[in-house]
Amino acid sequence: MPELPEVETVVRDLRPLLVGRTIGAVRVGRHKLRSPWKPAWTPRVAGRRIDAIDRRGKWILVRLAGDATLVLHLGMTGQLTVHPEPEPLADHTHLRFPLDDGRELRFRDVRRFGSATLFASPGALAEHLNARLGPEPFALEPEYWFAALRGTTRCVKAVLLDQTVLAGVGNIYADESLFRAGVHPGRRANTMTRTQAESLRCAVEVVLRRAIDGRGSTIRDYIGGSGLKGGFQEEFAVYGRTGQPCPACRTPIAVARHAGRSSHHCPRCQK
DNA sequence: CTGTAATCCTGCGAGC
DNA sequence: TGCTCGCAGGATTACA
Repeated sequence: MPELPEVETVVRDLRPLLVGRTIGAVRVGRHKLRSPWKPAWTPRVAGRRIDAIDRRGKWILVRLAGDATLVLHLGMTGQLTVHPEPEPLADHTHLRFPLDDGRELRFRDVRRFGSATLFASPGALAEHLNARLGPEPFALEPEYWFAALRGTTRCVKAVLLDQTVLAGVGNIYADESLFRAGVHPGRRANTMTRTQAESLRCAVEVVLRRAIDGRGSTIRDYIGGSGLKGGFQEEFAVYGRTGQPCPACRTPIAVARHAGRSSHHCPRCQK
């Protein structure tokens, strides 16, 4: 599922297809996503031009003419793609936004952990995002990051996954970043040295950049906004590689449980 | 404050 | 082949 690199890929794919187009209507499927589409939102979307498509953390922001923003989250299995309007609907398509060029934006989500919400004003949108998201990984201040780690006894993996500390990292890229930095996922955050904190901050940046270059990772369901799968799964060092040799020392990759998630790591390289 | 578990869902692979 | 079990990119809530 979509973490920052996958969401960034979707946004980059959709931007040229959607910006400048006008949404003609909203078609809602029988099953609700995480929360139901409110009928009151439809007139605020239908007839509106799309001014911009942005990403914040794992959230997709479709900025509409006027003050409203359509906010989408892909959850675990969400797909957001553009199709010719007559094209048959795939199973689990829950929302459709026909456009003025004969195509249609479709939100498909097998597990329905995704969400689609409308925020009527920039203030309401900011309130929602600010309550949930810390800084973007590419704008992470070293001092802020070090202080965030030193200020808690939680394990480092839990801090990486905490969207209010750092926005956009999920289970795959947390594990890959920790391996790259040589830090064990169960390491207590408040025992990290300044050097290790900086090493981890850089590792997160490098891993995310490379994953974006690879158009994200497809484990099973993920596809970009143009329908293409990702390629970064071919470059995983540890994620999903339990029992296979560590790329650095050949020790079998182990899996442990941290913050309720599987943590793939090398027991020899990561301290 | 932490950690853990359950919740929302469907699908798939492993094991019997 | 067919069944059950556990697990999966996430976020939120309840509870110890």
